[in-house]
Amino acid sequence: MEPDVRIVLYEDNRDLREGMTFLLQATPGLALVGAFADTGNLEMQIPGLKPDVVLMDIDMPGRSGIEATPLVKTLRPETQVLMLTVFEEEDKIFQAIRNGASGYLLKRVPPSEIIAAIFDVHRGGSPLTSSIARRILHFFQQQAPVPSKPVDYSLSVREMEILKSLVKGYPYKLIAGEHGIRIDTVRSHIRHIYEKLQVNSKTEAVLKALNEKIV
Amino acid sequence: MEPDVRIVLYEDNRDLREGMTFLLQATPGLALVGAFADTGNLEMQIPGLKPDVVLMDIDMPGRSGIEATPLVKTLRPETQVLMLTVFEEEDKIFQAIRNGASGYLLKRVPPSEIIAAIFDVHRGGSPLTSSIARRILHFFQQQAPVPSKPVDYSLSVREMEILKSLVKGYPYKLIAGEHGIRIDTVRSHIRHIYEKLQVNSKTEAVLKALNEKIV
DNA sequence: CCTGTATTCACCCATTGGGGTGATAAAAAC
DNA sequence: GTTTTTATCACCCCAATGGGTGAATACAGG
Repeated sequence: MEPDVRIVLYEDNRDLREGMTFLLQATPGLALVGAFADTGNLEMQIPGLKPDVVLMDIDMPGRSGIEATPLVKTLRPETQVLMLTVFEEEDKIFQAIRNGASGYLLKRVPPSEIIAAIFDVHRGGSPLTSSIARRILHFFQQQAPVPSKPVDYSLSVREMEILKSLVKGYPYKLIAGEHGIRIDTVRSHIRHIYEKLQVNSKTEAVLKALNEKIV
Repeated sequence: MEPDVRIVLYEDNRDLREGMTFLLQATPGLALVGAFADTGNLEMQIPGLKPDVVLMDIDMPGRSGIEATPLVKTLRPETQVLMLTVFEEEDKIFQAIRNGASGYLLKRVPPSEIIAAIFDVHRGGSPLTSSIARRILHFFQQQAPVPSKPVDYSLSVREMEILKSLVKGYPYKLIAGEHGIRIDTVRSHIRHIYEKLQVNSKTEAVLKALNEKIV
């Protein structure tokens, strides 16, 4: 027999909190071990109550759910944090995710789905409202169009080495020392690099190297 | 009255294709307008059949679902592509998403969920199996630890402008012209920038600006 | 064997960049 | 209303950088 999934709820709205409390207590397999209006005592509550899943509102007086999430993950990494909010703002979504949230539901979803989502995060899934998921996918699609094709400027081995040093911000003299060659040789290589990259200054070369190449 | 959602299915497994066909035809509100075992004639089919939603298997003989997805989006950007597959490999998931897929379901989910997901993508959502969502969130959490806090170096407005020009790779003379000031003034600003950023060369400043600042 | 590229080095020269020092006037802060 | 920051400009000095030109060695491919 599986032990109940231990839940802690942070929700400042009294009606919602009481409604959720009722719902969670009425569900077999779930054990609501705490329900609080703010995250002020989170440092005590999490280690003491040892929740498997934390239901976290975002907008709360004092420390917001976004700020509280990384604390939960630090205090008890195995606890899954499920954001439960009315807001659908890009910023908050991404902040919550970066801070370690494992799911993100809008409050308007039916109770049955909230319950399902709780079991879901506890099993290792990440329930996302599909409109939230869409935003995340969009973000991915926007991010990744560039880094696909590292254009071939056919730099020689040596030239690549020198370019890497340039990107590190080294001056010619240092580069020369680093590779045990004369500074004029470095300059020679760099001229060739500039030709191949079609640039005419260190800064441009570094920028180009960073933007479209594997440096 | 809403018109039916037009569906095209690509699935090489005959049993699955026929099963899906049956399911889709039996569902009110959906109109299956094509079901194919491969994507060979996709260039004809998509413009001709004008689907609202394409259900796309990943592993198919010839052109895979991953390769076919960007074609669909090119031929008909308003068509939503829903990946439907047994595979849960990172690479394929991310490739499919980057290629424009709007949802990603594992085939083992119950038929009712597949139907729900079709309506969902058509409404603009992105249904994701929660285990897939978890992988995507993990990716986010790993990627983005740094860019959260743009440290405040309290650069003045002018200094920010100059810094932006530096990042563009402009030499001092050009920057001076660009802002209608003497080159010595540019140099003066740049010295202040170096102090504030704790660097001592153009390249370092540009690198620092790119790495941790909003330039 | 000849040719092209890679790698190395050298010298000249002009421009650019970076440090020091300081000054002035306007704007913002206290 | 005095002080501090911001923005502006100036001059000196020297190191760093970029372009031109040339050249030797070595190695790979025809």
